[in-house]
Amino acid sequence: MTSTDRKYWLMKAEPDSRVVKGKDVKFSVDDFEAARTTPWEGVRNFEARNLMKEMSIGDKILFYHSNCKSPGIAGFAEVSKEAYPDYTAWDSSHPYFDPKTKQDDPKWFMIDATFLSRAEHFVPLSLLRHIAESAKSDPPDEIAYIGIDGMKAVKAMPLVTRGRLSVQRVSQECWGIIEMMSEKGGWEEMTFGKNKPSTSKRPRQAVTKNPRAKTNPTNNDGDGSEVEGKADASEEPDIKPKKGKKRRASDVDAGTREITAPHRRSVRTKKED
DNA sequence: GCCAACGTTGGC
DNA sequence: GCCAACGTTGGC
Repeated sequence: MTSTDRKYWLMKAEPDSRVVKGKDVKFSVDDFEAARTTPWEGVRNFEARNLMKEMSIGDKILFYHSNCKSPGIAGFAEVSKEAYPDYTAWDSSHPYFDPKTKQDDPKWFMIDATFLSRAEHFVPLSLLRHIAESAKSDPPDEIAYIGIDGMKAVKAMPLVTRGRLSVQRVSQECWGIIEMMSEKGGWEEMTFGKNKPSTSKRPRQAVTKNPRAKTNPTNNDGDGSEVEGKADASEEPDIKPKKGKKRRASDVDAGTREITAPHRRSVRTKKED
């Protein structure tokens, strides 16, 4: 692929432990760094899925920490395998099991993502929001380097305009800005948002003190075993995000279902090809 | 195929 | 833990 084709994305994961159907869906930048390559399973939102289908090998990914104390961009990754059926939808023991999905008609897809680097300076959502809010004026001195255009680009990010989408497009400009911010930092003394950002210059480590869910020891972070590995992309079902589908949100599990979440599950290095 | 009700996401 | 935003369901 040529660099003009390169696309940029943002993908969310939860860095804090949270147990769904007996499994921990935690996937922090630490986990990602250790795993190196991971199948991005569990996306159960049509729009997010469709975006994943557009991804090409080599596309760049902003790795985002979601649903945690300090949400924000924690690292960088790239697409290392293009969309193929998400086999976790067929695994009844899996948090993302979808009984409505048949093997011959996969509904959900995933890509493989390969870790590239941590953000040298964790880029907090609160900062991005702050930038978006003040995009009419000049950037604060601390981050003057992003320029007024940079502010506008941030303001246009789906992350800011519609928080809930777990896979998002990122403009090339935004990619550059976030990358630069990650390298340069500079906002440590600024106050913005209701929460102050961490004053640490290092990206936050995965926080595991969340008492509401303990780390599940059965999550195979180390064993590298693969699931059924049933991942060959058979055909292109070209599913469209029509709403007419009768898909119940509650037929997997009484109340614990999380499958529309961006959550990733445990580390699982999977290397096929 | 519209749209109100419902359920979930996810920041705070 | 609260609750606003918003995606999905499912009746009509």
